[in-house]
Amino acid sequence: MAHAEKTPYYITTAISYPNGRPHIGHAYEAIAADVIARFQKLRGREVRFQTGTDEHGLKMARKAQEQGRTARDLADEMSGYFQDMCAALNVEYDRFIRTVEDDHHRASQAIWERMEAAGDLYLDRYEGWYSVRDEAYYDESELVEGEGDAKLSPQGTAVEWTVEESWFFRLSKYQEPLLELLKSPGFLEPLSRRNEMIAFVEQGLRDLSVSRTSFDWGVKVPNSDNHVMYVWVDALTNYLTGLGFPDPTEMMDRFWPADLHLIGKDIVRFHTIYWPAFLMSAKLPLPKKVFGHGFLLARGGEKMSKSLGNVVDPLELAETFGVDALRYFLMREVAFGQDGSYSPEAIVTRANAELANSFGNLAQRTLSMIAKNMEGSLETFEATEADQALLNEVFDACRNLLPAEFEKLAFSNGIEAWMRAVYACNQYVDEQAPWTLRKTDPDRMKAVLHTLFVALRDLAIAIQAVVPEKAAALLDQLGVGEGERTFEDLDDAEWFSRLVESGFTVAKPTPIFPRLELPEAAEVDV
RNA sequence: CGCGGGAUGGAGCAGUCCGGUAGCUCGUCAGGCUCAUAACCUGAAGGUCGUUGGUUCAAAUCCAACUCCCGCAACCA
Repeated sequence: MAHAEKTPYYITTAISYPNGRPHIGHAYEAIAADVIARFQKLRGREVRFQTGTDEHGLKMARKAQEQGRTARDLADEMSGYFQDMCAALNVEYDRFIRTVEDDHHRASQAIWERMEAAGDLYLDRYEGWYSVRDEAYYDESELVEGEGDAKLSPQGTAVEWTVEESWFFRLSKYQEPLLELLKSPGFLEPLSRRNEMIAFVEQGLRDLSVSRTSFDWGVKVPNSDNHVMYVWVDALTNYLTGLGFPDPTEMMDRFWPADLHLIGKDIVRFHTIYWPAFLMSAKLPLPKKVFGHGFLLARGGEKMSKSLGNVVDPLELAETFGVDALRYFLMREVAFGQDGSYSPEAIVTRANAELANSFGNLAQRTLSMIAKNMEGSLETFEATEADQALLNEVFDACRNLLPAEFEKLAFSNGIEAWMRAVYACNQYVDEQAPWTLRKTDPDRMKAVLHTLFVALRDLAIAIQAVVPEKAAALLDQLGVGEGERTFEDLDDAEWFSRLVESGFTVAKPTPIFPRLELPEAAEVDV
């Protein structure tokens, strides 16, 4: 109890629908969330990070049937791929939730009962033109004419008039509070998504069909056994399940409401309209922020799809280029919130230019010179004006600029500020020319190399969230203890003199970020 | 009249909300350095910011219309 209580921070990703293997989009969201989680930890917060898979629904049920096995069996396999992906990408969650789990069913039924108790659920009939193929109802006006008089969906699939008994949620009741919520600054970002949702609510909300009777692969509606919940009711509830809801747990107290739901832009509506409405109905606090990130497109602007044959397995990318290079690329290349594109060439170019040539090589040349010309031993030194100017610039980038941008989820800008500090270090090396000082002024050479050594430590600490393995490897080479690698530790001016006293010596370094090769075309399209 | 995103030097992007010298990376060219991962540093060339019109002392940035590309259309991040 000696130190102050850490501020809690709860972040979630959307849970993935595992009717296919994870693709780069899933990896993108998981990595971004992991970067945020690690960043907040390094800022000294107590972080809880949850991700998982959303395994109910007709598509899963049908796919299992086609394969002649149980839905649960299929779900077990598919969910496993997503867990493997997290492991492979160094995504360190606290809970990987699966919606088939018992505690999740219990939580979903509990929130349902609360909504029912609030008088917001009623039984009615849902009717309309239904396409079995698309699993969607269409409005009369959307239908197109097919052969003869046949009515077809906009996708050209057969539709039939279908009537289904369904529970409805009084979404319309929450129109005004939702508008107020959507208009409150900071709740929904980026801004461009906000106007879209406001417009959607303003045009009037219809009550939402929240149960199905046509299949049974889902969470049973309490006291209404032939109904299963609409997948979004149960899916969204996962954010509570992981905290122990409905039990009044310590985790609920500490981590709810969530600080951030990180999701793709396609499901912003569910998270900023339906989910808050459910929570209002259940009389639970609302999440503080929902951020809808953009999509990654294969270079050329096409959406990736199996039919186009441009789906890339994220694990393959990680294996080819390295986990940290992939993480760095995704956070650096694309303005978070907007769509972006990727290609093997782009990954190689970015990783080589910034990680290998600029940062990695800076570490390599500095540590080599220390190992070679000073037998790896360190001494305290007097910083000249030039030395101090560099250290100030690096410190400012690492302690202020990068964190400020990361807080805003502007990763690319934050990393750019960090890169500018790296460039400044390379300029400094060039100006000071320690290889010349070695002959003319050995003491001055030492001061220069020590200055760079300290700068490297700051830079490595600041970039940990993005490239955790590589940054750790460098910090190891620098002799920075595992307990002194947070942003707060950057303020510790005594660190260097303590390291000198400890008698630490720099070993002959090995490159942290080797240059990447672009694989042969044959290897790329597997 | 479905909804939304995009169009900025050879390539990829930022800047657009809150008008005021057009910025970054890659590539190209020239030079420097030689400690280092054929890496690093300096400089240069290259753009009428999709089109047309409007508002303004001033527009990539605001308004209107148009062209082209892309995504979504209520369970694909």
